[in-house]
Amino acid sequence: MRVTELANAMDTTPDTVRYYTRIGLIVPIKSPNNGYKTYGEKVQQRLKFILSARQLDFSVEEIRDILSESDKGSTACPLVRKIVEHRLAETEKQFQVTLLLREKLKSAIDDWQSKPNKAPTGHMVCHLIDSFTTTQWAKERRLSSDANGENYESK
Amino acid sequence: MRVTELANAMDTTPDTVRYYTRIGLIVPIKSPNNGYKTYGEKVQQRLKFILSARQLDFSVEEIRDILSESDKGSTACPLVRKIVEHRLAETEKQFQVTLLLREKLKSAIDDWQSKPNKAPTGHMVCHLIDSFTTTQWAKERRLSSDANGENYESK
DNA sequence: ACTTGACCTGTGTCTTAGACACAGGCTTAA
DNA sequence: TTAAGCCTGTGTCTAAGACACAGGTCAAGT
Repeated sequence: MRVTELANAMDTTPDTVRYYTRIGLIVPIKSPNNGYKTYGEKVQQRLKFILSARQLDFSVEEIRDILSESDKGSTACPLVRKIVEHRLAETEKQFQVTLLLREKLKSAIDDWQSKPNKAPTGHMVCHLIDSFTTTQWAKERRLSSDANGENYESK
Repeated sequence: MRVTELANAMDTTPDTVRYYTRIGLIVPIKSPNNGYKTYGEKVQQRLKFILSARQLDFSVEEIRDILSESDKGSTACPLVRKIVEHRLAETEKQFQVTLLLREKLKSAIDDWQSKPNKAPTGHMVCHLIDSFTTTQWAKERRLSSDANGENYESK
């Protein structure tokens, strides 16, 4: 299997396969006549795992840790569990951030239904944002300080 | 005002101020004796706008467009409105993605309550993920193809 | 055998929005 | 004047690939 072939088979892009190869997550053998990279069956299984883990938003570095654990012959499952839980916490955080941002944007649009497109008065770029920030900042500070009560230190 | 002073006044970091300076969003004058960058009152207003727009997740490039429009003397408001709406759409998309990811992670954890930490059987790295992906992929495909019914082409 | 065109390959560079490192300059108290 | 301690500008680094590009390869046609 060559790069594009493998990529198609696993429903990803050649660039992704090349990237994982470049950073050493998967190791091909070089065809001696063309110098092309050739991937075997075991690499395909490995790539499948990598892509699945990426679906769960594991970082490539986390995946590298898991694989090296597995390559040593020991179960990677405890590590995987730990990472999944960490991922879930991160996702929750991200979820809150996105939620807050959505509120901000919606409220901005709502506020602006009434206001016209005034010309800039010299010291402000666009009153739509200028007014938004002054009224909104305080509110947002309150919300965000309520939200992030905890700190996840993963080191 | 020098870098750190301005950063503190606007509740941001010196690195951020340096960055905006580096890419030309804000333009200081060089103190002729030390060569230090010095920022005036108007720059402070400008920086306030930039930080506000960043709060709304405007990209730096979008902000650059807005500012250059404003610098030409015309209202940036229509542009701002357009970007806000685009941002909101992007945020909705991101929201759905995060939601889906959260479901995936939670269901992974739930599924694993029963299963043990088996040793790898050679062709799989961790059955926790291996089993998850095979059962989960189809479900997720259905969900995501339901979700992203539209394509936002902003170019 | 040769050539054409299409596809494929490896490598290098680019992306975001700053964070971090670092050698040196400035300032101020002694 | 000197020492300590900020401060400065510049250069490099980040994640996860996407993109560009010069050249190689392959199958079909001549």
